[in-house]
Amino acid sequence: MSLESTLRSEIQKAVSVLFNQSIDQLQIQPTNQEFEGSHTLVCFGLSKVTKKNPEETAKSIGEYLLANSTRVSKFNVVKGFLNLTLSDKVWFDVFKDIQANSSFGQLTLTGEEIMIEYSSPNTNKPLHLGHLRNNFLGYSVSEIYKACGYQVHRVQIINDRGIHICKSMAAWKLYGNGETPQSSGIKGDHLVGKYYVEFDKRFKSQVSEAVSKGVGEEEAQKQSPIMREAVEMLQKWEQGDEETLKLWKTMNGWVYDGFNATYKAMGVEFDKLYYESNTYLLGKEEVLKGLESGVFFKKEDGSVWVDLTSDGLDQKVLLRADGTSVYITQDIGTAILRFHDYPKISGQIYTVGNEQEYHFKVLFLILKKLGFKWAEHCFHLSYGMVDLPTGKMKSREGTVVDADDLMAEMIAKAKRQTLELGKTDEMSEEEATQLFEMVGLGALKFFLLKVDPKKRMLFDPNESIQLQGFTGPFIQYTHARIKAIVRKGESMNIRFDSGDFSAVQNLEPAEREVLKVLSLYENKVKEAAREYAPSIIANYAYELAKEYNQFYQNIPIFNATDPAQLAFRIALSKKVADILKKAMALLGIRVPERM
RNA sequence: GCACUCGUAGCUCAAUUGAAUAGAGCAUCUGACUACGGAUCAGAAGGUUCGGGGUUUGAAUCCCUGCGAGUGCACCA
Repeated sequence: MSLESTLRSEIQKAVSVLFNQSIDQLQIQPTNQEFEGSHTLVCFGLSKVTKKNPEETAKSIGEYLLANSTRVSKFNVVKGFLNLTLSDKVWFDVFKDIQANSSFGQLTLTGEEIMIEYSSPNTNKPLHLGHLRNNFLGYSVSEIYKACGYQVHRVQIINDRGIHICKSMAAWKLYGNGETPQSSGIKGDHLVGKYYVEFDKRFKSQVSEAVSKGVGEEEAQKQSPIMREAVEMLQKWEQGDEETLKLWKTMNGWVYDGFNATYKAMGVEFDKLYYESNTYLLGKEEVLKGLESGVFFKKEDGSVWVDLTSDGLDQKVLLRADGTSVYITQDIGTAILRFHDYPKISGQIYTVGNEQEYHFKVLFLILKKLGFKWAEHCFHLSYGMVDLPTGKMKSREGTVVDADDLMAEMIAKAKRQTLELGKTDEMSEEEATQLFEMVGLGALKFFLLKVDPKKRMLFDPNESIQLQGFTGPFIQYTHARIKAIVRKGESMNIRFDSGDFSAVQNLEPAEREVLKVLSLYENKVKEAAREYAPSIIANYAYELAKEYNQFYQNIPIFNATDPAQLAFRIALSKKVADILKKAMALLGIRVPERM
């Protein structure tokens, strides 16, 4: 039983003895730094039950606990707040439990399976900063769910078909002169992206030229030769034209090679990939089934719709008059296919930007109307956009922050700073290279994950990401420094893994604070899963590192004269390093042994 | 026009989901290694939580309203 629930039941007993009342809603919160104690019972709500004012209620409960609980060693009352101080023995026991539990932080298996989708890019341009937030979030949430005892399946849907890729194909065909990643030395996804930009440029100039000759804007767009090429390619693609399919496969292949390199650099993985080119027809079938069963309806022109007005939404088209699919059609098919592929999953998490909130509301409602019970367990992990100081990233205005570039820059920055601090003097080249990567990417990931996913956030390219303060490297540094202590302890043959510290007389306040934070870890992991918020883990890891650093600075560990105390301090340090490592792993961030 | 989201220190973010004097980092200023690693620590300064009403013992948090910002409302994806 956790410390808090033990306290809770003791307080409940106190209330029943003192006031002859039973109560199950108790408000316990961590005590503010400025007051003495670790746990605080908020007594305002209680006074209705006790028929006494909050202050008197707090006082009598405090007195009861002091007399009857072996855990409470002191208390004080401020207004309606009962601040409890627990005995050192309680804290030693907490530590003992953590020590004894070799898988602390890994909750017991639930037997449940869950699917999480993230990344899901288009195949016509390279990944950018927004994808970084998406991937880091999705990956982190999947790790958090694993820690909570779920079996997790990580997937993405790759939007590999449609007019967007045909645009890149058309531009390459007309102006590419056979350029390939090999011939140009350009990474595949960037090369295809180059032709997507080329398309846009040519298209615009063709339109404006036609307009200057007196053609109407809309007509000029339709007439644009390059647009006509792209549209024709799309039609050919759908008809299965061999040459078009060949080009499509080739260019998508370039993109996948590029993406894979980027994913590898990011440190994210997937268990299964879904391709829209394989799933878009499934959606159509499902819609036709739904039409038959009367869930959907057909308009005179032949288009198929769903009516969501009774749910406060609008009508939504699902199949065009010509029978072809729209965006949401393939999402219906993909969702059903996934539950078919993984019959044991209880639900799905979709990591997709908040601009698609309406889309997912509609999607889940449709699935529910089609009679899929699991639709209720589909969740849109909706995250805010990453904005630049100038506003939203826009590829047309060249304000997109490229994922590959940004990662490379961060690693370069980490390298510069590390060399400047002379940290690599005793490292092999390989260890140093790994370190630069760990620190650079750690800073980037932490920067993107420490903010509540729901909120939009700002990234200023001119003010590159810090390596000091509330950052990934701060936590990595704390970890590395503890590891130095552990190494020293080991070299002195100090036994600190026994788990028995009963010989230690008492705790320093700084040690108690560290233990307090340490004891919160598993609850934070649960909370992060419940809220789909890696930011909770990031904030926790920072708090733990900060608390530890205060301890480190105030108490010279190896000055301890009592051998038991020395062993305890090393053990405590080691456990902090352990948890920091685990917490950072939940964020997809590695921590070094030295830095 | 309708719907949703957001507005907290100069800047970037927190605030246990309604509790105590609203907390961190960066930037600014002042201090700390003959001890275990200074990518650290201690301290100062910085706030009408966008404005105005209301509910409550208690509001950054809930309700109403005004202002400001963003997003969505395609037979695009």
